[in-house]
Amino acid sequence: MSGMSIGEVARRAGIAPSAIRYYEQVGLLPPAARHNGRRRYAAAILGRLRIVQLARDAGFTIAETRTFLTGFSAGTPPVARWRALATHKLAQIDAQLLRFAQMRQVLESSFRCRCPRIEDCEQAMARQTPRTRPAGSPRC
Amino acid sequence: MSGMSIGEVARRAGIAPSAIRYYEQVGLLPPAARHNGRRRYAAAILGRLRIVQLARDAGFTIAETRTFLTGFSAGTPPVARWRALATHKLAQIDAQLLRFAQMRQVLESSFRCRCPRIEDCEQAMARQTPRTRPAGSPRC
DNA sequence: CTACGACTTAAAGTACGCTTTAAGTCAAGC
DNA sequence: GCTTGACTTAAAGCGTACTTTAAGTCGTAG
Repeated sequence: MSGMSIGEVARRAGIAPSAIRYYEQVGLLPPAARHNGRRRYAAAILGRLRIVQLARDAGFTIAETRTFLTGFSAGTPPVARWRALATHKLAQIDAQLLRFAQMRQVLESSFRCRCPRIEDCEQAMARQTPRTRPAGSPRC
Repeated sequence: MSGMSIGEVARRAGIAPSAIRYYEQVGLLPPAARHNGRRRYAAAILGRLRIVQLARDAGFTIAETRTFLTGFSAGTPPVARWRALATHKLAQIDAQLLRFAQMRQVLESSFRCRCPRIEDCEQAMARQTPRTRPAGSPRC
């Protein structure tokens, strides 16, 4: 019998079988062909699962990932809708990249400063609050 | 009466009063002083809330944020533990930055490619799977 | 024939981060 | 005195993304 079982796919992709069934249920994966009631997968499923996992790790919701994936199906009409989503997501990703970089700064500066409370630490707050600082007694 | 009510803090910080009570409940904020049973806050709460929100937006869990914040309280002994957490989190943040950048690439390349299914798209997968590609017929 | 392991389904359970609800308290304005 | 609005509490509810459970099916090994 050709194709992989759900267990084999799960092992190769490094995710739980239950997650694969869940993805099928919510439409992230097309309903798998059944042989004697059991799911059988072609190798292409692995690429699809990699995209699903990347999207998840990048903070996409299931609904967003579904739109993203079905936007690629060759006969889907509302490609414009998909493009809008992608554009929107790009902006979100850029915002998120910024926030992560900020938190990175906060963490790094926390290694250097001697402020008793982080909310007084100018170094940590510098990129966050571009207003005039109260000029207290920071020990950064 | 000095200090702000929970409603005022919420309005200024741009978060719901219920969230502030929740933060106090789970230890992200110290128990606020009560006047006639109502919480009263000094201006410092706003800085603390900014940190809490930044941490949340950067993907920190409540537990991590609590460790992060209490690690700053001057008198807490296990600064080493806190340093370990921060180092660990920095690595996580760098990994996350990478994933976001990857998803950004996938999205951007999706605007250009003509692949019917994204898992066949070399452009999209290039940074993900550094192995030899099957050399199909990509239209990127 | 039977036992085993891997699979199937639907439904319930879980963790996180809050929000909502219910029932009550308090100070101020009429 | 009474109403109003903002507050208090504990407890329940919610959305997301799965996992776990229960009860059953299937193919192979012994």
